[in-house]
Amino acid sequence: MAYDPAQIEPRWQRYWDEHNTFAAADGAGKPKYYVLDMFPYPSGNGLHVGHPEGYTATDIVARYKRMNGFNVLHPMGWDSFGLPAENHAIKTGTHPRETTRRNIANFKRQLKMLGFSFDWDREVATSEPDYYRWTQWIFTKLYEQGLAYEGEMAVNWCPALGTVLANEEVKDGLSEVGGHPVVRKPMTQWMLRITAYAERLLEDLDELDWPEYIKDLQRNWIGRSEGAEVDFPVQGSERKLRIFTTRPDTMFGATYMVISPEHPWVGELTTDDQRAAVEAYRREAAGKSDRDRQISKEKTGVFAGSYAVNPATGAAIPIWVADYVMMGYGTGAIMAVPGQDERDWEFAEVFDLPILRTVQPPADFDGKAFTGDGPAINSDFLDGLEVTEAKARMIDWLEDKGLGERKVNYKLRDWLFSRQRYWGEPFPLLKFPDGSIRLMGEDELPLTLPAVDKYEAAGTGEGPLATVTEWVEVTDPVTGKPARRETNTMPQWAGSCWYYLRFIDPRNSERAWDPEKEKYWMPVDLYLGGTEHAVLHLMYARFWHKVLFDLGLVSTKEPFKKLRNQGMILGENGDKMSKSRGNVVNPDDVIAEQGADALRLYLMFLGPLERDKPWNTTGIDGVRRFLERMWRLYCDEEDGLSPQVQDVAPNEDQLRLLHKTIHAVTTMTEDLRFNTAISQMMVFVNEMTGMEARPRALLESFALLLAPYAPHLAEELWSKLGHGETLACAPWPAYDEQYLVEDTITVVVQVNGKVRDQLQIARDADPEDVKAAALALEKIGQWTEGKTIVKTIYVPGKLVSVVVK
RNA sequence: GCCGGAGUGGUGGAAUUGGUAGACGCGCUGGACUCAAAAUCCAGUGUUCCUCUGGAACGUGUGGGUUCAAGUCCCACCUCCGGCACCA
Repeated sequence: MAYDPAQIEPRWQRYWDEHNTFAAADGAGKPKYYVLDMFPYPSGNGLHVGHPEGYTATDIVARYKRMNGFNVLHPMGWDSFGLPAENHAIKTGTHPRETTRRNIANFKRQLKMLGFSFDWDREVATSEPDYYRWTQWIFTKLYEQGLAYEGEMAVNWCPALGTVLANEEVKDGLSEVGGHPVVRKPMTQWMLRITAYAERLLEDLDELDWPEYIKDLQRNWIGRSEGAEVDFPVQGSERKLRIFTTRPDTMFGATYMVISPEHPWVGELTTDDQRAAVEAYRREAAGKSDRDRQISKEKTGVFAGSYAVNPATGAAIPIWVADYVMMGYGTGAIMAVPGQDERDWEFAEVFDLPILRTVQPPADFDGKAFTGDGPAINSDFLDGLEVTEAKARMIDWLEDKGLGERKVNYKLRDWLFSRQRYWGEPFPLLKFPDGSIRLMGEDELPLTLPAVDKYEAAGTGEGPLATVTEWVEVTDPVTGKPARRETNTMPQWAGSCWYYLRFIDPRNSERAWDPEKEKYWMPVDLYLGGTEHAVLHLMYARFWHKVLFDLGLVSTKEPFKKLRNQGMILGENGDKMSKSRGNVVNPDDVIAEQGADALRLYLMFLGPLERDKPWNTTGIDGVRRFLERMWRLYCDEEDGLSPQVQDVAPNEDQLRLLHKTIHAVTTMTEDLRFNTAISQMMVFVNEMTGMEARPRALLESFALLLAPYAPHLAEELWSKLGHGETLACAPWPAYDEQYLVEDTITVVVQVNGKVRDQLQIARDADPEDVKAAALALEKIGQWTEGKTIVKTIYVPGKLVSVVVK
């Protein structure tokens, strides 16, 4: 019989389903291993081949760990609140719940066809009330901790999407989803105080086994900088203008000040003769979108008319209003030090303001502002000190005189947590006319979404829920008072902030999760997903987790111990796969043609997991051929085993081949180097194909090695070898060191670094003998003849290097 | 501009402790089987050159350097990708 995945694969999938092969038992007296994929948004397009790449990788690990005696938790679920279903509802009137459930069914069908060993009993969907009930509950915990607040501030408003967005969702002044322009608009919104955790989010990165560049992205995003806050007295006023600087050492060179156009003191620092100009400038700045501000970096600004006193020099320096200073960072005001700051230098040049160097640039320096290290000059008591020391001395001086203090600032802002959407978690609270708020109790949750007539935004900057009066305006059953519900909903990130905890105890109707189970399963041992979540999801989830940790609700500081990113599968032309480019590969088609095992194997064989890799249709033929060769290694033309499979003792060469293969596949699987593990399996099959007798014991071990990679074929071969049970928990083969080292080794012989000949030696040959033997070689003699041998180096087991002159 | 990552045959990629560069796959060439084709199997396949059953030179983005030995380490660049970007 020929290899026929269409016949084999569905049969084993049914077997796994019926036997509940992959259900994770809590406890079970075994060491645990929690391997998690970033769960998908179930879009209407279904899977593309990029999805199964990551899922195959984690599935290999899950299956491998099971065979190594671990109790494995490998769940899958749905990040099912989100924009596409809502947009679809706007167009067609179909409730997003229906669209979502239909899409989930399709995704699940596709995932099952790939033979992933998910524990489907633990499936969750963030948009189902018995899930989001607990998302709402966690929100109440955040609120109780003072970490959720409502405030009016300039937020990222995206008119095209009809909603506000978090800083993290805006790229180059455009929405990350759809690429629509985003403007700053003052609105009252819910915020989460992630900034309270900035330091810990930064610090705890160090102990995580994550790709260094992901950690860097987060460090960068948190943007910690050390410096000082200093008060500059305003002339003719009691006011002191507070600034933040990372360069207190340059204060003697502060020749003017700049405040942001949004600074609350703009009005009062503006003199009457400058008022018209300042007001005009302010209006102009307010009208600019973020994108406008970023595109043009030409310095603009206007003199406010008033002066402040530089506390270091006692000199009066002018106060300017300019949009190169942001209200959202530091204090929204700076001391401008053109001599040591490029932006200040540029501004000073445009407006002809004085420039004073306070750090001595090197003699060959021909630039403008000098931001490097050097001795302080023109700086009184700091003169001669290098930057680091000068900073410290200056801060001491400021603190001593009560003029300022040491200060750490972060770029990280609080997380904008409300969206003007229908398809998201409603906020679990009631607002009373007096402005007070009552959080809903655990027993009142979930607060479910009401039915609506239309899904469009209300058009008032409010979400669709605002139009459902009977839902919004209620009488509070607890206090009897009239109350309003919040009409915004939570962002999609909310549900994904804690889903890994719900997987631990997904059907618990009494609490979000059982603490005993949490202690057993957490943390996630391996978390795999795309880079696109480097800051957003991963930072938000870490934040919630730390809050839950502080509340004693989880037992680990960090949720994800080890993180890896899979690369993107690109189209055959090397472009990103997308519908509009017409280069999307549909897994359904590939499975129908080549089988799930071939697809899995090919996705892993393409290249290193974390790299972007182009899909190649002829490439998958190669792995399919490999599977067919393997089939022929075990099976005959009819329905049985090949007559070459015999109960004979393996010979020395076969044992070496087997143990080399076990060793390679084991270490490479541990290191997630699946592409090279597969190539080693190919070597095994190629070599075995040439052998007359194929000892059964060898083929048994090899079927087990194959199991995590091509589980359907492995199960089929295993059962053909006479096993009545699944190999899902069969023990992983062990390798024997004695077969990994050869008795006779080939060493190469180099003369002046060039390979000239080879030499067979015994593994434990004496180094001096090896050198002598190398020098005695005829070819080596040709290269050393007439020259002086300077030295001879022997690298045991590798090579002999002869140096001649 | 700043911070990461990457550049290896025709092609996807190996070589993860400085020690035979190109494993494995694709493609291509030749052969076997066949009436023929497909499939399969076998052999070959970095480039150039030579006195061609062999041998030499060159070769991992570029230019230098360290070393007996460099894809791997150091210095200076180039190109591509990702992130951040007037953050004081």
